[in-house]
Amino acid sequence: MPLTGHPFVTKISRLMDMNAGNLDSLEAIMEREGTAAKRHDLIVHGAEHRDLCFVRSGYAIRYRLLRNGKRQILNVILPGDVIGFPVSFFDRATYAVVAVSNLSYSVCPLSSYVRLCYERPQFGLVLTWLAAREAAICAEHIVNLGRRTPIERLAHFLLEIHDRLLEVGCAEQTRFDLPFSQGILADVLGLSVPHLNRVMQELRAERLIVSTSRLMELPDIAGLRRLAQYQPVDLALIPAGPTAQRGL
Amino acid sequence: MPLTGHPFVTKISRLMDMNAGNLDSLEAIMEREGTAAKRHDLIVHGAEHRDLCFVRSGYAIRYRLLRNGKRQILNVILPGDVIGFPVSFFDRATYAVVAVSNLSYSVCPLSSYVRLCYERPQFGLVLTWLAAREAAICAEHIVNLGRRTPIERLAHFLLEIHDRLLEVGCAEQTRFDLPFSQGILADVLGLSVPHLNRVMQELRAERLIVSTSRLMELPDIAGLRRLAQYQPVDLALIPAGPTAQRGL
DNA sequence: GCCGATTATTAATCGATATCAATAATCAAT
DNA sequence: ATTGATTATTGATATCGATTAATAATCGGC
Repeated sequence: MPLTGHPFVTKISRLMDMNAGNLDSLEAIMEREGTAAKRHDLIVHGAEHRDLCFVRSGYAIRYRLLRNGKRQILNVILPGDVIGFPVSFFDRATYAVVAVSNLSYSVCPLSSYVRLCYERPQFGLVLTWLAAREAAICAEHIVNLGRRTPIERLAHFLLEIHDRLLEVGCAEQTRFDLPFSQGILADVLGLSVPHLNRVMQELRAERLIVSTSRLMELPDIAGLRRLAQYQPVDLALIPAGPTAQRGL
Repeated sequence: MPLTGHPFVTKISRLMDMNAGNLDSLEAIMEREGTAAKRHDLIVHGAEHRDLCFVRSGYAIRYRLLRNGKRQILNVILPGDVIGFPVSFFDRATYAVVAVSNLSYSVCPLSSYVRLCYERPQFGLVLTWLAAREAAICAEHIVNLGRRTPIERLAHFLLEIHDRLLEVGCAEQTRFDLPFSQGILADVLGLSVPHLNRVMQELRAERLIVSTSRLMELPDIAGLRRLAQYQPVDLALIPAGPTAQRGL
């Protein structure tokens, strides 16, 4: 299956020149296409995992279960994201991943990707750049959980999802598909479900969001950003390599 | 100044073969050595930053200030860490970094490091692996802030610091130098200073820590780990490159 | 060894948010 | 359409931890 139009390719095209050669070599290492139904476990905590799964469509969550039964969601996985980062870089998975909607993805073994990095170092750099992006998102979550009020947290998170979906062409300018239950949102934001519910109503009352079932609309993005102190992040470009790049 | 014994080299030696050639090429891109006094701003929020600073000795914190005056510390920077990850990969710094002790480091421009990655792709992979490690630590902080009780948070954080210091040979088996004031610990863990203080006393009362000024002793690491549900993470090895690596 | 500044400690109050519990609405599958 | 399961909403109560404030201890510089 060709990678043309794959949201992962859309994403990395901002960072490197995805010419025919690069696209072909990436396509060449893909082992298979996969799908998973909603609620399917993609990565089990403690299991070994050595694949990179590039999400074509659908949503998933990375999470951790604590012994007292609480769950903390570390991040949500959207189209264009890589299931298996950073899990596949560890001996055993330090958390779990489960699909929250039907999902389709392309798979390659980490070792194949690494081989590609030796041949075409740009792919290694792209991964580093994406990891930096990931780290920045993670950092925002830390600020969210540590020091922002619940309403700011929710506002910030919605803006983040919106921007990430826009980046891969999966959202409109002021609305997007939000397939996360309040149970999921609560576990992302470190809140209880009843409280999250009340906070959502606050945002609705302030006319900062309009939501019907899975559709989330942001009629006043500027206002939301002000509330959340949200600042979009722009990745810098990868410095150019040797002028005459060894053609491979 | 030679990089032999540099904690960053210690750290990446677990991941790649730091033979003379690799060591030399890394040394070659270092632009200078630097030092910073306690309280010196290393990275200013919103400024441009394009250098990688490899910490030789000393401690720093990455943090974000909110408009209500609250501060959230995203991570602490220890010997062997890279100031400038992930900041240097963005147009403008999305947070600030300040030294909390006197600090010494080696500096190279990000562009030089990238050039090195084109020549020796292993360096790019190492950066990706370190980024994955960083992401895992970040994830733990998210779990900490979102779902762990204050006492578990503190226990978890102390164990993390201890392990990270051990990794670069900067801690003993059951004790280490902890140059972080309670104000800093509170802002790492999303707590108020008075509450953090009480939580520390709890840990002392439970005989899980013994602390005098800057020296932190962990007389019962197993107990601490049980309390915090701490699991050390092991990075997998980087898959080998082409068998005959182009000698450069 | 002294002094101002920083850091640690203690205590009292108050409010935000978890918890628990019950009900309503929605969804998905037969 | 019906039904069981999931998800959303509402309300009452209890508690954890922030806030504020005051004091004690420690540190760093001269």
